[in-house]
Amino acid sequence: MSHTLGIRQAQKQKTRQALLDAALGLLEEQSLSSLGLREVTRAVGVAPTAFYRHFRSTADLGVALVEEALGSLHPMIRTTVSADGDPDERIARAIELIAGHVARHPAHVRFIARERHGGVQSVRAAIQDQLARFGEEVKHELAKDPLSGGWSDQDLLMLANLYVDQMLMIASLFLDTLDKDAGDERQRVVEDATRRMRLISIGRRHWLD
Amino acid sequence: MSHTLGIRQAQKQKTRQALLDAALGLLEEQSLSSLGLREVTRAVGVAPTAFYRHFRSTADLGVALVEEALGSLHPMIRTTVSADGDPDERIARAIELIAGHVARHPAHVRFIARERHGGVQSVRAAIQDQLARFGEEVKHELAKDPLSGGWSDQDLLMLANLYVDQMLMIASLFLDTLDKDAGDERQRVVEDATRRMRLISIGRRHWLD
DNA sequence: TGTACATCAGTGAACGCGCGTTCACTGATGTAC
DNA sequence: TGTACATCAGTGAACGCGCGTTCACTGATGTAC
Repeated sequence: MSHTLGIRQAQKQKTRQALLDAALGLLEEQSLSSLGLREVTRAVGVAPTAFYRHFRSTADLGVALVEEALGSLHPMIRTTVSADGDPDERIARAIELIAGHVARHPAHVRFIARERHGGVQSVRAAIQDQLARFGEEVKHELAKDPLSGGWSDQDLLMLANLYVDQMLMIASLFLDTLDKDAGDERQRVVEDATRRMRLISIGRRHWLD
Repeated sequence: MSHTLGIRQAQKQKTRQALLDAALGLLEEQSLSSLGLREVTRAVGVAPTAFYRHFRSTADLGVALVEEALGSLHPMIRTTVSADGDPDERIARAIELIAGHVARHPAHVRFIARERHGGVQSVRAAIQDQLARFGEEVKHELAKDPLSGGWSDQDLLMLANLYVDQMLMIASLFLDTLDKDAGDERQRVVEDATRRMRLISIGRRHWLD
């Protein structure tokens, strides 16, 4: 055995994660700018002052949540954009992937959708920053596709960001279909999302006509 | 002279509008879910209790702001979507219209972008509702276009909502170019927005291929 | 037009409450020898 | 392995403050005759 992190550090990380989890839960029904430090510690079961051992402020905690929420997306992106098969298959698979991610991490998706244009500057900046990285990543994947032959860098980046925005849009539509018992609405979202992606895909194929 | 509204009602409306204006100003730097009633009345210069003569709560005030912010958009929509000229001219004109609206009503645009996915349920619902109306309106305009021959109702609605979402997206990009002295970023936004609209326009033209 | 009464937008005092932040502390964990 | 000291995550009391809401009020505006 070499370096098992130590009991103290392990416990600290556990508390930190509990604070993040509790905050994420509370943020399903409010915005970060109204989230109270005492609310979060109360939900975890620690003293209010313990908060300061981990974060300077709730805004600081928010920035940490951005990393957590968007970090898990990077592996997914590759698969979403670069899957092979005919266009319609690719679209269907991408939408399934989005739906699955929303089902597994609804609170993360809600948090990003909410705070992307939210009232806390540092968190907004962190999200814009991560989304810009996503855009670059998607652009890099798109560039590999034969369909992208002859495309300028700016055009590729535009398409990449358009995809990123649409994914977020579609994800937030799926969010509203989670609590309801109705698979009806879910099906409508799938169909609408498919149409959107198809239109973009068509525009892409004829971009250089 | 017949029905000049009365001094009392006129004064009441004036105060109500002052509350709305003050709230909108305060919301540039925070979310509705953290906006305090006392903050608003303090900004206006009336007693906190005066608030209740006009709104039940800040959420209620938020719903009123939705009407104010999105009401002014209806006239603009017609022009944006149904303008004539070749596709590139139409796109350029639409983007100019959006940029102009953002420059004239930045706080309204910020409010809608922020609260669309924000933490106050009733306001979110009011915005979704208005945006759905917009979608229907745009769809109605699109239906008049010869390009829409052979399109299903669902396809038209998809395209309409895609346009609405893009307009909001583009509007919020313009927002960030207002305070800065840099027209550089502004120009990049115009170019990016133009590319997006062009891709959608191309997808639209080849939808039935 | 003038008078008497009704309405009601805005007031100001008072309330109980939860907030963020400070501070000195405790006691388990870590480290040096 | 055992001992002595250092570290530091979490505590709990205390603070001043602004919050939303209640209530009885005032006095200008509106209305009926």
